[in-house]
Amino acid sequence: MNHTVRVRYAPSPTGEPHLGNIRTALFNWLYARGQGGSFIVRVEDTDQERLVPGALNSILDALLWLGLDWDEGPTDDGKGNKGAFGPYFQSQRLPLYHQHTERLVASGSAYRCFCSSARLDAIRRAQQQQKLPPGYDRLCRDMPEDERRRRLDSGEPSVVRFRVPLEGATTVHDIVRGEVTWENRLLDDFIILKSDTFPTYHLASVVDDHVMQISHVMRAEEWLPSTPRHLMLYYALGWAPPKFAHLPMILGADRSKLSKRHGATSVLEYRTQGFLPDALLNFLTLLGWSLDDKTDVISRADLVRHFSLDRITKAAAIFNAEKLTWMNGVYVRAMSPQALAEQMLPFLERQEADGGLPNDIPMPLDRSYLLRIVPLVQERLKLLSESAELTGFFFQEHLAYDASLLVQKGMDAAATANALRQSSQRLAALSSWDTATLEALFRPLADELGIKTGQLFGAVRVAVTGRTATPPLFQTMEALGKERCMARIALAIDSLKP
RNA sequence: GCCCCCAUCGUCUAGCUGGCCUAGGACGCCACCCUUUCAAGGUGGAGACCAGGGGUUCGAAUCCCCUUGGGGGCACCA
Repeated sequence: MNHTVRVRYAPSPTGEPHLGNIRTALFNWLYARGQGGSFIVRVEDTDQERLVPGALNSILDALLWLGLDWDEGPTDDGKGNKGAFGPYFQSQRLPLYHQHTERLVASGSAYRCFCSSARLDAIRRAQQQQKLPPGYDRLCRDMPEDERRRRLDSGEPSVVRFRVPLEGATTVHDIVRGEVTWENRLLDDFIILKSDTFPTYHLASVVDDHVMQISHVMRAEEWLPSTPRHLMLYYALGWAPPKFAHLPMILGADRSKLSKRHGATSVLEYRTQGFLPDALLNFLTLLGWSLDDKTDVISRADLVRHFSLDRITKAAAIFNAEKLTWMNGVYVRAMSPQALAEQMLPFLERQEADGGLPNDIPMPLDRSYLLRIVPLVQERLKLLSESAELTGFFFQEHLAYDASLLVQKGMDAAATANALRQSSQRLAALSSWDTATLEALFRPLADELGIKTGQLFGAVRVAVTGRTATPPLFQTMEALGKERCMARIALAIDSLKP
């Protein structure tokens, strides 16, 4: 039995919240929530040069949007800390890393190295030319102590490297992959403390995972090759390592690491494209995990309840946006009209250039009118960003369409104009304006005019909406209201004049 | 080049301790039904000789080995 599950998501604030990274966060979160454990966010900001202003806020924003709340980590605004094991920014924990580095040096597990970047580059180049495995040549590994001390005292820049055993092997018992073993002699003496006195990822993550009492390290598969280094650090520090689970990667359509050229990679882009957080969450979970042989749509609560490490897939998954879009439609249809209207509003009210309604439509929109429209478009909407496209004609003052669209198959302009005139006359006499009344009027009218219902409805549909594909005609007309419909039909008749 | 991981329909996957698989579900695709258009929904279909080859076994998609293919890693980046 797991005593206390403590898992962490350890983003580095160097860019947008990538789908792959967030999927890792999601698995950690699901496991923590399902096990009654803690989900911790730790900011790995040990590379001063790659820090991107605002990146952390984007990442936290993405987590918050998806509903992945954390128990410990930065505060929601990214400025402070919350939790008993803080601070959760590695840049604020330097003394801790220095302390453990000293221990490793003192015990002989690590050593000062004075090799310059220039020399390192040179040996790497030489190794590549000779087709040798790249890696540090251990020049400083056996430097006499007095020389080491002298150069350090003189202020010569240095790093600290881990003294990797020359023999033996290191084995990790990975939860998803089983036993994986590396020969120690194939690993070089990696740097644990940089010359700017910041730790590398290897040291910092090991120290923090231990000190923060992390029980399971779940991270992307790309970390698997550095796991033996981490294990060596745990052993040298005298600590018991946590359990490891390396998650399958998410790849683009061409099977390479998901990147910009495969389309949107930032979770935030999916938000602006009109995906629902629950749909994305559901979809992302199924990229690398499954409940059984038939379940695709599964609620957040059930995900939390059923998520398990032993059903995580080993093979990398290709991100298939088409299925995500379908799934989003499923979630859209499952919403209450009120909730959907709420979600659609910002998409409708944003700038026309950003996919919103035309700029000449008065904002804010009439909410009760929108609420009458939403049920008509709900099952036709897959992405919230399609809102304006689908509902525009309900709001536009003037419809712009090609008059030839009014003329249905088997009809001509004169017949169409006549049908619309007849329609207009009958409609004018109507005292109530609802779907049933309208249908009762139009069906017999088609008969009288000697045309098919499809022909009549088609002409009226275009007249009233400017489009050939719309929600059901009479419901649409009811929502539009008599005044708008009458005016639009009149305009349509005009446009048919030779 | 070296190390590591992976391998079932185009894609996500079920298949975990071998027989219930002449391989199941979903997306997408194609028909048909419903229907005033578009959707949604319903029904049916095409689509994987389980990467290939060897074994083990009475019997393998399921276990083992090899090959091939794909991916990842080899920084004073994470």
